[in-house]
Amino acid sequence: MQSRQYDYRYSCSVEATLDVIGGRWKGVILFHLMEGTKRFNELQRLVQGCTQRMLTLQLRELEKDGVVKRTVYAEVPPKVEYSLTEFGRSLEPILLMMRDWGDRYVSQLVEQKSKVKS
Amino acid sequence: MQSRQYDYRYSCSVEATLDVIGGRWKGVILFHLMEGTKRFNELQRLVQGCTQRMLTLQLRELEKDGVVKRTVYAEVPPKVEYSLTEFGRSLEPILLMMRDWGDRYVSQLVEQKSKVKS
DNA sequence: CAGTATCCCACTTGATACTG
DNA sequence: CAGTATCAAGTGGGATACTG
Repeated sequence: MQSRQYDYRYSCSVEATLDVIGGRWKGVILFHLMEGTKRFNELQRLVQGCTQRMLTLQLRELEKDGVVKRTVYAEVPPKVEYSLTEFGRSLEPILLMMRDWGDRYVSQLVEQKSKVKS
Repeated sequence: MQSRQYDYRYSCSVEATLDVIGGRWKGVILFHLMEGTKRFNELQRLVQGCTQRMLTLQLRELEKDGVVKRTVYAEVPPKVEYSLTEFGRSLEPILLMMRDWGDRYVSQLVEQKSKVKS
């Protein structure tokens, strides 16, 4: 879910938020960045199933949208750190609620599944 | 963003939530359903830019995920009402926070735009 | 009124290989 | 270590027309 153009008119601002956090891996990335600064490799280990390429792409979009900060250290081997910007940190309460709701949703799925089985 | 299979293992439950509300029009649909029960036509007017086909598809997925209830009245002409299930209403705080955050995000975009112009 | 049915394309995502 | 480059594939979404 790449963000739409600047002249795009959101009919509803919920839409705008989903533009920022609704990408395939963005929620998970942001969630892990809440813990603190992470290096590229750390994120790749944390965000399971996400390819290197997708991780790069999604991080770039999050950076463009102003919620993630990318810091490059001029070292060899290269070191790049990702963290939430201050604006990005304002997403924290939303992410936490999404985690809690997701937990309940998954439990419900498991329940349904066991009912079908029995 | 159609929900993944039951045997899918979410590495993070934020992902599960986004599976449910992260579709192209789902956030907006849910947001309008928070106000109360709506008929199909009402929703189509409210969710601007969404085609009839997409509205149907997204509503069916929301129904399958247990957050929206579809009630058909045996009348001519047909009458179908959509509302949040009790479980769906548990998304309300998230949707409200997403609306507020989206507002701030959009304001920021407008600011940036005006800076570039001047 | 509240949908289906087709057709089709763009964009997102993935797999794999390569590099400063 | 932290990426690009390239190619291929899947699918989400749009346009349009039709219907119980």
